[in-house]
This record gives sequence, C-alpha cells and structure tokens, in this order.
Amino acid sequence: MTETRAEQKERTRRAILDAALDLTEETGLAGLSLRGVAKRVGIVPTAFYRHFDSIDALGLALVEESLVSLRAMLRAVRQPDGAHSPIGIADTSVRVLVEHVHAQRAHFGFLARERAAGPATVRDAIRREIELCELDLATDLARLTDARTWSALDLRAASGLIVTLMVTAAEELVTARPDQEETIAQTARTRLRMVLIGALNWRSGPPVG
Amino acid sequence: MTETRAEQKERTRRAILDAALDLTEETGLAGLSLRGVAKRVGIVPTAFYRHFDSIDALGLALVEESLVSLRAMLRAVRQPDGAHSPIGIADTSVRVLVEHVHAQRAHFGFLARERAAGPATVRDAIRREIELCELDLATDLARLTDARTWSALDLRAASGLIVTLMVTAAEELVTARPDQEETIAQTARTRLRMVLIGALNWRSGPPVG
DNA sequence: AGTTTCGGTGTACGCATGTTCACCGAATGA
DNA sequence: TCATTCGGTGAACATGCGTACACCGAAACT
Repeated sequence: MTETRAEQKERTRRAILDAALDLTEETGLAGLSLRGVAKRVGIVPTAFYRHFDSIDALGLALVEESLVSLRAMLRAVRQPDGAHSPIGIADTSVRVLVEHVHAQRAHFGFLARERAAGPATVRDAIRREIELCELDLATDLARLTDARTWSALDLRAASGLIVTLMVTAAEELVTARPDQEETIAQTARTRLRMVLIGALNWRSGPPVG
Repeated sequence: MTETRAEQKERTRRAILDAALDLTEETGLAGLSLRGVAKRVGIVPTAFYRHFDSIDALGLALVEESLVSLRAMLRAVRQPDGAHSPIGIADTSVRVLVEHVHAQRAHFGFLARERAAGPATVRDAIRREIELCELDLATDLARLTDARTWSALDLRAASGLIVTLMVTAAEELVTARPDQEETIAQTARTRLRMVLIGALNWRSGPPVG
C-alpha cells in the first residue's frame, strides 16, 4: 500500500477545497454548488459530507484558509530584511506581495471577489483584516513623521492610500496573465514611490495651489 | 383616472429594477432570482415577463443603467468650472464624485460588486469603462507634465493611481452610513492631494532614497 | 357600445439544489 | 482471522428555480 487511508482522505479534502476555489472564480462563494464541486472532484454528491458538515462549512474553510494566506503575506511584508530606506522598503514590499499572490493566486482571487461581493459576514471579516493592516501601517507611519504636520486623519489617509494601492496591485495580479506580472509589479512600485514622495513633502514642500 | 396604463407599466418596470438592485446587494447579480424580485415587487412571477424577456435581460438592463450613471459622473467630473489649480480641480472632482454616488448609490454599489465578482462579460464591461477613464486621464496628465521626466509608464501609473483612489472612495461611500460621508470625502481629498504632490515632485524634487 | 389590447393571475413542467438514509467494500485494529 | 471503522455509493425527499400556457378583467381604441 502506497497511501494510508488518512492520507487519501486528506487528498480528497484538499481536492474539494481546490475545486471550490476554482468554481468560485466564476460563480462567487454564494453560487457555489455542492453537486458542482462533487462532479469536479469526481465523487458522488453525498460523499462530500464525509469531509464537511455542510456547504456553509466549506465556505467557512475557504474563508479561513484564504485569510491565513493573507496574514502570512502581511507578516512577510513587515519582516525587516536589510535595506531600510523608504524606497528600499517599498520595493521589497511590492516584491513580497507579488511572490505571495503568485504562490496563492486562488486565495487572493477569492479574497478580492468576496471582499466586494461576498455574503455580509465574509465581506466584513475580510475588510476587518485589511483595516487592521491599515491601522498597523498608520502606527508605523506615525513613528516616521512629524506630529506637528501630520494629523491623525492625515495618517489614516496615507496608510489607507498605501494599502489600497497594494490591494489594487493584488487584484490586478490575480486577474492578469502571467506574462503581465512584471509590468504590474513595476507599475505598483512606481505608484508606491509617487505616494511616498507625496507623503515626504506633505506640508513641507513648495506650495502646490 | 389618475394614472394612464403606460404610466402604471413604467412604474412596475421601475419597481422591478429597484427591487433587483436591492436584492443584488446581498446575492450578487448571479444570484438574482425572478421569484425573489416578483415577491418583493408584489406581483406574481409570470407577470415579470410583461416587462422583460428573461432574467438575463433584467441583468443587462441593470448593467446598462448603472453604466449610464457612471458615464454621467465621469462627464461631470471632466466639466471645467472656474477654478483651475490642481488642488482646486482635485477638490471639485471629489465633490462631484460624492454627489453622484450619493444620488445613485444603488448603481455604484452594483458596479463595485459586479466589477470584482460579476459574470465575466459584466466584469469586463465595467472594467473596460474604468480603463477608458484611466486612458483619458493619462492624456490629460500628459499635457500637464514634462515629457522628459515622465515616461508613458509613469503616466499610466499616475492616472491608474488616481482612478483607483476615486474608485476606492466610491466603494467606501456606498458601504458607509450617511453620517460617514463627509469623513470619507475629506479623506479622499487628502489622498488625492498627496498623490498630486507626489506627481508634481516626480523626478524633480529632492532625492528621497 | 363593441372590440381589442394588455398587465396581472394560476397552473404546470423540467431541472438543480442541499440534505437524509441504508448500504457496500476495502483498509484498519484486535 | 474476525470485527470494526469509514470513505464512497445510489435512491429519495422537499424546495426553489426559469419559463410556457390559457385565462381574466379593466383600460384603450373605434
């Protein structure tokens, strides 16, 4: 015997999750059908219940493992690694983003779709996670800026701007063909640099009005 | 008689479209059900066919009238009106955006959701419209910038950044409670100013590395 | 006044959905 | 070797779906 029963079971469970992620791409989480994933996996519909209690439980599992991928990326982005100039941090952040989205494309695609159009509870869970990221970034920025020219609202505006930029880059990456990845990364780097230049000159550069 | 038959018919048609926009908020366009719409409107399911050929025709109508609202807003944003400084243009652009999203909240909510998670054809139609907007903005920017320091890719990066910022503001507006509108508008203005400052100092300001 | 138009009704059909139940057969443990 | 566990099977259910059809009654037209 080359495969124990537990391994086989785990393989089927994984196949169900992958099939569901795949199908969700076209129908959304709400339109996911038990019979559809069963057919795709190659099992009879009822066999599904050997792995999940219900269709909702499947959805919950998808949300959870996608959020795990998201958190893993955020952790990696915040990992300091040598270069410490703003531009250096920006470039490595974009690189880490691209790598993670590439490696877990299905998860990030799922998050992008359900963030905007998923069931209310899912939508809120994803948005909460991203908002936490904005808050973290705002506190990071607070340490790097002058409190006399940076109000709390300014900090929130800047961190939200950067996070939005990153989320957009991720959405573009999951939508695009592989050969467009480099262009998207390049564009994201340029955007991030523009925003950083704007932030560094915030109320300290020449008048712009 | 206080209401002609044609008026009554138009009223029912409008009620169907409004009910559909409402229901779509929770289920997405793909999850829209004829019977659900009929129940909400207060007619029997089959009466629906006096107004639309099929459920798909309803979806098409929703997409079309939402895109009309989007184009109306874009036209209004590009309407020159007095103040011509970058900051002035930015502020009035945000104001126009807020007004239009407020007046057609259902349409912009629909566009935000279906852009990310709708059927492929709908998704593509909405994205094409937004990309056209980016291209227009890029040509506008081209006239305002120095070709020696601004490459074509830089122009695309900047216009995409601004459009993303506006789309995000619109998404926040349709999600938020009415009393949060002013805060969101304020934040959007700040973000737009930051980006403009970044753009104005692009490769002409002090070194930032 | 008589006829036509037409928005709304009620019934019916075929199909897909989530979930349940009793059952089978092979891997597992004693 | 025998008993048990358990992933997968097939039939059945109630429900919801989109759509077609014949029909009704009042507004609209002649």
